[in-house]
Amino acid sequence: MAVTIYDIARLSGVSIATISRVVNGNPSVSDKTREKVLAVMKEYDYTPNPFARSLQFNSMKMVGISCADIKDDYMARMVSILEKKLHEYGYDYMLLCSGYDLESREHAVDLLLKKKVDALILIGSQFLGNCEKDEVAYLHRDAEQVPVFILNGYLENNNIYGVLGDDRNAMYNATESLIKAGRKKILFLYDSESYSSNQKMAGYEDALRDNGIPVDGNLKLKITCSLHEERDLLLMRKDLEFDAAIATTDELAVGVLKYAKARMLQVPKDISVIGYNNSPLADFVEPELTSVDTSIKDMAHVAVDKMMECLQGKNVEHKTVIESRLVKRCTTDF
Amino acid sequence: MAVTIYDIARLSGVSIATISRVVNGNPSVSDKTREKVLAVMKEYDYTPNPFARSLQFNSMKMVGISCADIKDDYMARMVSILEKKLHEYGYDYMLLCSGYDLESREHAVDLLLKKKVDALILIGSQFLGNCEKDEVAYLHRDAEQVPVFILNGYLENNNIYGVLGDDRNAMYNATESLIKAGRKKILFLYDSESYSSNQKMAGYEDALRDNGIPVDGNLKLKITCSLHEERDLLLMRKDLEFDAAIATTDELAVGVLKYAKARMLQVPKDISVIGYNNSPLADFVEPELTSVDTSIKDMAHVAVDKMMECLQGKNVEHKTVIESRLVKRCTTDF
DNA sequence: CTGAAAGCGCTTACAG
DNA sequence: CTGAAAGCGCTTACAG
Repeated sequence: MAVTIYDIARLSGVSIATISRVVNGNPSVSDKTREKVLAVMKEYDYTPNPFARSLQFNSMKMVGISCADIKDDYMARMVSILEKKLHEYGYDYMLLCSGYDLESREHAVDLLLKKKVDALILIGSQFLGNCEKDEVAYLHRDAEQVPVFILNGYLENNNIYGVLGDDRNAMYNATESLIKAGRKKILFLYDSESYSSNQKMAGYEDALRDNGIPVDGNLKLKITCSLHEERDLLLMRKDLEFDAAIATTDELAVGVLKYAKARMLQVPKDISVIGYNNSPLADFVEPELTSVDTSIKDMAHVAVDKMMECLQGKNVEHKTVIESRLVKRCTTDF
Repeated sequence: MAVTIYDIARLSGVSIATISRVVNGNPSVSDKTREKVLAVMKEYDYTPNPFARSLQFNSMKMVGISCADIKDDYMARMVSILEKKLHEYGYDYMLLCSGYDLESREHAVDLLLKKKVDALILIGSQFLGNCEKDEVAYLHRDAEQVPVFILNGYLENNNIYGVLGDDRNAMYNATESLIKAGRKKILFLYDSESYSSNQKMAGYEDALRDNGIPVDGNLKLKITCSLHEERDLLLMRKDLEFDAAIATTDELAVGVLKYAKARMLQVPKDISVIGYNNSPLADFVEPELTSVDTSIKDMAHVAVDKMMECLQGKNVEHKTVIESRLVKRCTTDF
């Protein structure tokens, strides 16, 4: 049996109320008493029972984080930074990997809520599905219980907060860089119709249009298969002609490198390639991958800071956009 | 205010004891009462307050997982599988990324314990430091409170359990494959002196010896820097001659590929390379990396299964070894 | 089969 | 500055 507040009270010769006060830093305790109690607490290595505290406060100082898959490097990096930032505020977190379909996402968030977390952080705009009414209904419901922070997505609701990269602009600029470097047929690879994917596609299309290049539907390719299948698919699509590729993730971009290698094409000369997220993978592959950096760190920090303000009852902006920048490496020649 | 057991009792016209019984599946409730209560619970969307339950049971059904860094793909894969397995048993987890030094590891485990987790899972033998007495003292202390499961490490203690890959054998076999393929000067790259790193080194050395090749200390290289620094370091070490490299992680092995590329050496012809962990990275790089697969899945499953037996008071083996296998790709020619 | 009551380990008005 | 007491939302012997 662990030592309880009763033990410490008895051993210090005071009431449990006083023990509670010194534990909680209540100033109305005489120095003498406080020291005595502190000494006893230390001697017996007393830690307040967190379950009892939670019951009182109706909070465990715990936030629920859900992401599709912690194996995804982007999400792992996000969780890693969120953790550090949350700890600064004395908060812990429960992680729940939901997988990629909307139903399991709903389920994951539901589980987290049952644990009475203080707030929710959802990593990835795919929690919004295609943003249709019935698909986001669960989020509106959940937001009645706790504040919900969506990283890379946004949904209008009094208790939902979005922190997003400027995906449209970033993709616009990246695409335009390719165009300015003389590329005319730019493949666009994406893996979902999430909010942020759609933003990226919009940026891509707008850049083409603004530069007088018609958008060719054939050059927009949705890829949901593995790396090698992606390569093979590109190899089979002999009808496709392209001198550059831009992808919504680094992993998809690497598929193009595999394709180039198989066709003995030179990168960046024959095909230029740009990825997204600036993951460590970008350095590992050869040639090293030019990629958009989405400032994961800023995003995570802003989200946690805002969440804390929110939990203190302060008024907080509902939408924050974080700037991205292009990290040039060896798969582009500008 | 959420609906409590008192509300449900009042609305169902029974006592809170009965509500508790149906919530907990106690059979001594009449069908009629049960149905009534269930209906009311459903109508009002009642969920028992987890804090109150925890206080009663002195458990949240929560295990603490600590790893050095969730951004590391190996650890992320491990956590991902642990999560699924834990959920099967109705357990959640708190994750704490400790960083790589021993002091922060102690601290991380301490925090987890303060939260009164039911058990501890530590990913990576580095939690053992160099296995010296004072370095593992904290683990012996922690094990007095909860069962401790070390993935990839082992420490003799009544309440500490190890689930490990057969790192020595795996490295022995991999090294021997290189030798049998005609390689004589095999570089060994490692990044720490952890228990499992040491096992790997032992396997490497034994394979050399058993095949009549003297161990050359110069060919054992500890690398703790970044990918590009590793490459540059190899480029600078003009004294080193090697026709193969074997590494304790895939990341380190990729450094050799970078080196080969810079020196215009052919892989696997001029240099053969073997990595460790069979991470997704092995497929991304070019040429694709031969790597040892350590059966993360088996390891995680065994750990959780054993932990559950342990929590049920059953007697459990303290050490389980999981077999590894070599996945041959394009950086070796056997 | 069911309920009244005690207890899990805390916090916090309230009174002194 | 300090303590007695009520209460947070549950579970579980115990009695009927």
